[in-house]
Formats: sequence, C-alpha cells, structure tokens
Amino acid sequence: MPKPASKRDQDVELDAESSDLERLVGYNLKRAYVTVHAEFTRAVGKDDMSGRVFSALSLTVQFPNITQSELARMMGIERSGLVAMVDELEGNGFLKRAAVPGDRRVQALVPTEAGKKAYAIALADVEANEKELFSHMPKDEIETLLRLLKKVRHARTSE
Amino acid sequence: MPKPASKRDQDVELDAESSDLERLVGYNLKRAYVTVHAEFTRAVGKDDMSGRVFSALSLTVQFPNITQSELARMMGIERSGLVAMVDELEGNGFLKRAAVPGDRRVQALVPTEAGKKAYAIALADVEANEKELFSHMPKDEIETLLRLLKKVRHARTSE
DNA sequence: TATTGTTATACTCTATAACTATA
DNA sequence: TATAGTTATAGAGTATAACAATA
Repeated sequence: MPKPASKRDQDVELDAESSDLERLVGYNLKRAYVTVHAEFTRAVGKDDMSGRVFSALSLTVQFPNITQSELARMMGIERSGLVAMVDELEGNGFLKRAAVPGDRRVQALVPTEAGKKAYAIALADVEANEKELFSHMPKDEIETLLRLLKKVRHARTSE
Repeated sequence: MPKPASKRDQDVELDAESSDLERLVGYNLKRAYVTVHAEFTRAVGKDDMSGRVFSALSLTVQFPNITQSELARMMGIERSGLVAMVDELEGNGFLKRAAVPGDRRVQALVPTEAGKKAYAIALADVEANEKELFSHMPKDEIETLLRLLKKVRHARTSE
C-alpha cells in the first residue's frame, strides 16, 4: 500500500497542467513526439527498423532511382547521415546502389523486390499502430492535426 | 546560373507532398519538432540554455522545493538524466540543492533570485520566438494545435 | 526491501569538416 | 570551382545498471 501524500507532496502539487511549459508549442510538440516515437519503435520493432531507416526506405520505394543527396534533402538531414542508413538497407538486401549513366559521381538508389515487400509490411505495421494509438481521436481531428503540423513545419522566422 | 532540371530530376519528381510519409502523424510530428527545436535553439541561444535545461529551470521556479525524482517524472525522463542538468543550473547559480528535514535522501531544488531572473528572461525569449514563428497562424489554430498535441501525448495503446 | 541521488557506460541521432572522384 | 558520396569525429540526448545512503 502506498503512503498517503506527504506534506511535501501537497506543497509541490502535481498540477503540471498549469505550468508555463504547457502553453508552449515546442514543449508540447516534444512530448507528443516522444510518446508517438516510443509507440512507433514498439510497433516496427518486429521489422527491426528505425524511423529514419523506414523513411529512407519509404522514399526509395516511392521514388526509385532517387539519389542520396535528393533523399537527404527530402528527409531534412545531411548527406553524410544517409550513408549508414543506405548501408544498412543495402545490407538487408532492400535496395541497391546503381551507377547512373552520364554522371559517375551519382549512385541511384533502387529498391529490390525484398525491399518493396519489407516496406509494405512495415508501412502496414506503422499504419495499424497509428490507427490504434489515435483510436481515441475522431478522424477530423487527425486531419486537422496533420494540417497544422505541416503548417508548423514550414514556419520560418521572418528575416 | 543553375542548370535546368536534368532528365533524372524530372524522373524522380519532387512531389514529396504525396509520399506515404506525409500521411503519418509520427513523421509530421518529427518534422515539425525539428523545425521548432531549431528555432528554439536560435532564440534561447543567447541565454545559453538547452530545451531540457529550460524545462528543468521552469519547473523548479514554478514548483520550488521540487525533488529531482518529481522533476524527472514531470519531464518524462529518467532520474539519472537530471543530475547533469541540475549540476549545470547549480553551477550557473540558478538553483540550490537544499537538504530536506525529515528525509535525508532527498535534495529539494530551490531557485535562486538569479535563477528566477534568468528564467523570466528565457521565458520571454521563448514566447517571443513562438509568437514570431507562428505569426502566420491564427490564434485559434495554435489553441487547437496545443489541444491536439496534449491528446496525442496522453495516447496509449489499449492493452 | 524500496527509494533518492548519483556514477559509469553505451547507444542513437545528428552535424561539421575534410577527403575522393568526378563534373 | 562545384557537387556526390564518403569517412572521421564530436556532441546532444537518453537509457540501463549498479552503487551508497537512507527510509
């Protein structure tokens, strides 16, 4: 049996709801992201794929022959960060680095059949996970959330 | 002058808007968070304070005598992760670890006057930054976003 | 036995800078 | 000179496991 609240517990109060932080978009974004990311990891754990790698595979399957530089730009990360991910995906047999006639600097990323299948499975897992995770939210709220998140993502300070 | 789009550019197409990823809440959350976090860092950079440390200071100022365990629970992180943050805040003279009569295991965190002032300044910077960053969004959209993010944060898979 | 604060450690994600081979 | 891919490296942020002191 847990102890009843001590004097200190009462002093401190747990109404974090009224904290300054709760009014900040950044703080709420972070907390929501942490929750969703944890569930993502649990859901796609059986596919043994991180969010980053899932994203890279997703774009490679949907945009075959994409280059690493293009992929990095789409994902919003640096080129150098992609190398290990592509190594991993290639090691799993999910894609191939293919030479591009006309520009020998470039390596086009081509999904394999195994890669397409693995992606379809992972995507289904991710979608099922989100459906369950957000089952307490009506569809129009999810739509609104997506719309507002895109608006935030493209926000830039005026200068 | 940049080269006109090559054949490959046309093949790949840049309509990432229609990608599977764009329909996932998790992906959009991550991207929005990255944008906002970058702006936060820029804005609070002059206060030389990370988001984590800002949060810890915020809760310490608003809930004086909070313990590290309580703080960790409120922030959603492990106790061990707080030690370095509290060290930093104490090193800056923003708070003190105070003995608690009645339980010598506990160290209550007490904000100093300097800590309260530094927090007020940092909070003002953060709020000004968000106001500018979201100046393209009407107030009711921000409210809606905050409400939905809290709903997402408290989502749990049914089991 | 359980809890608080702490240390040590390791892992993930990411950026920066520099290199190479091409262009 | 500039770009694509790569390597090396470093720095956040975080978790896990264990420990000492205390309850």
